[in-house]
Amino acid sequence: MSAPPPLRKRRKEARPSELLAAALDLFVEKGYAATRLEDVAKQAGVSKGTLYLYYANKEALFKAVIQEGIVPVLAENELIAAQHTGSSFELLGKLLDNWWNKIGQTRLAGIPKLMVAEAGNFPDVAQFYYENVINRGRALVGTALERGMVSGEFRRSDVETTIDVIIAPILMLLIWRYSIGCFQEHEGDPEQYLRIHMNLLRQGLSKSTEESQV
Amino acid sequence: MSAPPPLRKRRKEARPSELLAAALDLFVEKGYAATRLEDVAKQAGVSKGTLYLYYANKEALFKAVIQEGIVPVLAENELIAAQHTGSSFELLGKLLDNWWNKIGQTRLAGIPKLMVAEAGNFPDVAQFYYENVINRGRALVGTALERGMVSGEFRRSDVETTIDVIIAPILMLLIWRYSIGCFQEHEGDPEQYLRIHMNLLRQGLSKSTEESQV
Amino acid sequence: MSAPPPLRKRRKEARPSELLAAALDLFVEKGYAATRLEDVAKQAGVSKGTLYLYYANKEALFKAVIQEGIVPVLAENELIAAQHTGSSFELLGKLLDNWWNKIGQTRLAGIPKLMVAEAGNFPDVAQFYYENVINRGRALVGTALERGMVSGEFRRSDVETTIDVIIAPILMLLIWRYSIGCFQEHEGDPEQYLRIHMNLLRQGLSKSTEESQV
Amino acid sequence: MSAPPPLRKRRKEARPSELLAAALDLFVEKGYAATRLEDVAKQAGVSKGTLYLYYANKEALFKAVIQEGIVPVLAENELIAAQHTGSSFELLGKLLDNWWNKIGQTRLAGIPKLMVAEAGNFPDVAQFYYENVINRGRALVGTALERGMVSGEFRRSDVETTIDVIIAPILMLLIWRYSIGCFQEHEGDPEQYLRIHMNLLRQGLSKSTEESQV
DNA sequence: TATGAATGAGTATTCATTCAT
DNA sequence: AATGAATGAATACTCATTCAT
Repeated sequence: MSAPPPLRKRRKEARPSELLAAALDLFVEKGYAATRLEDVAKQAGVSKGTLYLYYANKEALFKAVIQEGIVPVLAENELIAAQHTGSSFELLGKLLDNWWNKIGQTRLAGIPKLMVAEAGNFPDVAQFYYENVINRGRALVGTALERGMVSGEFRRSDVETTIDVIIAPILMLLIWRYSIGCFQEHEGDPEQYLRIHMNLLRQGLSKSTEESQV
Repeated sequence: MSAPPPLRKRRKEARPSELLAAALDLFVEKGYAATRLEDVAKQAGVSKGTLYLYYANKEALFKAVIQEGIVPVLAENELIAAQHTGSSFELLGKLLDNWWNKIGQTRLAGIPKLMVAEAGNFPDVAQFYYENVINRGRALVGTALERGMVSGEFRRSDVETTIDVIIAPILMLLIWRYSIGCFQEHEGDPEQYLRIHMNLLRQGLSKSTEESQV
Repeated sequence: MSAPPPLRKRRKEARPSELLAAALDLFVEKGYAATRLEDVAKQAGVSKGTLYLYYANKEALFKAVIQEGIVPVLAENELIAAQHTGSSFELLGKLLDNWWNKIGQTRLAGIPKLMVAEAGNFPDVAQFYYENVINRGRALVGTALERGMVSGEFRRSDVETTIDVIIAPILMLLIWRYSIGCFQEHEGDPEQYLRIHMNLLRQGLSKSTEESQV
Repeated sequence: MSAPPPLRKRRKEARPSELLAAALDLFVEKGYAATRLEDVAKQAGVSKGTLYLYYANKEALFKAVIQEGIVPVLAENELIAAQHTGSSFELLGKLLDNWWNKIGQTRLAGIPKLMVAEAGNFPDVAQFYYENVINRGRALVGTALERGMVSGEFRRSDVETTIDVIIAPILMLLIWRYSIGCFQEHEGDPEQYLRIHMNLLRQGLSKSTEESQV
């Protein structure tokens, strides 16, 4: 209904996210310490000084990159889980699909590698990330697992550890892509990777052929 | 019977590995760029200058850390695979056990995280690591998978991608431990983690309940 | 009429020459290796970092010192030579006068000593200096000599070598001043030195009393 | 008459001069600051530590290089001057010949360039050199000049300054050879250079065509 | 004597941060 | 708000010097 704001103002309001996008790219590519703020500014199309108008210092920029990168995907997924009717395995599939579309295919996919690389240098950010991303994600998977075990769809196993085993290939997909994956010869197909992961899980979690388990 | 070599010489021979151990620790903890060579030297119990007697510069030290960290585990595992009789799944288990004992429980366990974090800054080292470690590891798993598919023990699926899915939780175990894992509340039990991973695989890979697959 | 440029910009434009002047002074006084960039910066009234805004590194600064030190005196002298009418000896005198006023009495007088001291460490700069300064200076003297020999004003001798013999005391005057000359007791009078040199040449080059020559 | 001393001892006694020769070469080539003692030791065929058995530190080595480089040429030349009968110009020629044979053609020829380059950093060495080499050389030339002026062979001029003008091309010959001379195209012939210098002096100093002089 | 491993003070260089414009 | 010139703390690297062998 209203006319779009003048370009000048639009750009001003867009600055923070342009800076965050540039910073995320470079932090992921080079690591925190090896990223020069001058390069971040240049990639965002502003001068070095301007960056400091929006972020107090390099560390604040880093924290913002992580914190702003936590988009409402988790909330969406929590809603999906709450509203789900159907098998627990189908729920796992839905959650993965949404995650793949909203995170895995966007620039945010670089955050896990960044977080892995810098956790040791930013304990508080790691803590924050763990509590607000990892833990919520783990809870989602955990709920689906418990639901499936109760219903008899999944065989029983230690839930906390199984969560980690299930999540690992998903995280690894992204971490790989932004690190060693650049140097492997065979072109990986992420969607096939996720499909095979789910196939293994479908059969691996199911109760039908259960034997003595941990 | 013969007199021990003079102290000076004994130390000189021990220096490189002492320095590499210290460097590995710090590189893993802080990342390459944030690690000060003076700290590496201090941790190895020598002065800054001494470090330069053994490694030409920081980059050379980094490369040595990676290259020297490639121990004969892979050769051992290749021998294990060659001599194995029994099911293919048992072979996977043997390989994992040996890897866990010779790598997973030692200081070398930090290398994957380090390599993930620095691959972008050291493409040639990443290439080297990929060819000499990742690829040989992948080949071992691939051989076991193919053997199992041929014998009818495993159901068919794209081997290359399945290798990645199988390896991911194993790599992730180490990467996790040296990064975000430090900040999670629940104490992880790596041996249980590996056991559950193998349980998922046993059932997930087996042909018995096969359905339509990729 | 127009407002003066803002202070920042004025200073920025003046920086390079201020830095070059300071660098020349210190390089001449202490030599290249013994000159600390921090001292250069301090003498120019800026900080260490500022120096690097204008020159990429110490070697680039050194090269700039030499290359910027090649003032248009040579061009002036080439013009003087081209327009000269009168005896060849008078031409030599004019050239020397101009050189003395434009080089010998300025800070640039330190360059020959610097170049002598550092030629071995900077072959490409020495080559540059040889081609752009020495050679053009030699050509000027050579032209005057040949003109004089043709006209019968000077006796014949090997021109190339005679050039060197004529130039040597002139270069030495400056080299001396910035090196051992500081430590001699008797106060040298450079103008008298040049006068005596010219007197020797007037009589020494002239044909009148020629004997058997080389 | 006596047998030569055993090789071992001969080498030990030769050490200091081998070290001085190596040091002189490198100091002349690279300058004092840029010369590494390790390279001096290597060129002399000993270890770094051994150098310190003979010279307390780098500065002491430098001073020894200069002081030991002052060979008895001056004493010889003083004797030549004292015993000379014949024209004053002939005396100048004899002195130059002896200097050329005993200094100009040996490794010691590098000392003037070295002294020029480092005078500013070693005032006391420069002072020493000035007093023990330059001044004695100047006195020799000065005596010959005064003798010639008194006898009427030379025209009158300020002796101190004329000494400098006469000596300059001789010093410059050596300085040139070890600096920019390496980069000039035309091959210089030092003996022709000295001959032309003497020819200029013979005619330039002589009284026959005297005019009004300074 | 002779060695060369070890040391650490010293310097070139980088880059996060400030601030006058 | 935006700029980019200026700063100086931080760190890689060198090399004179020491000293255990």
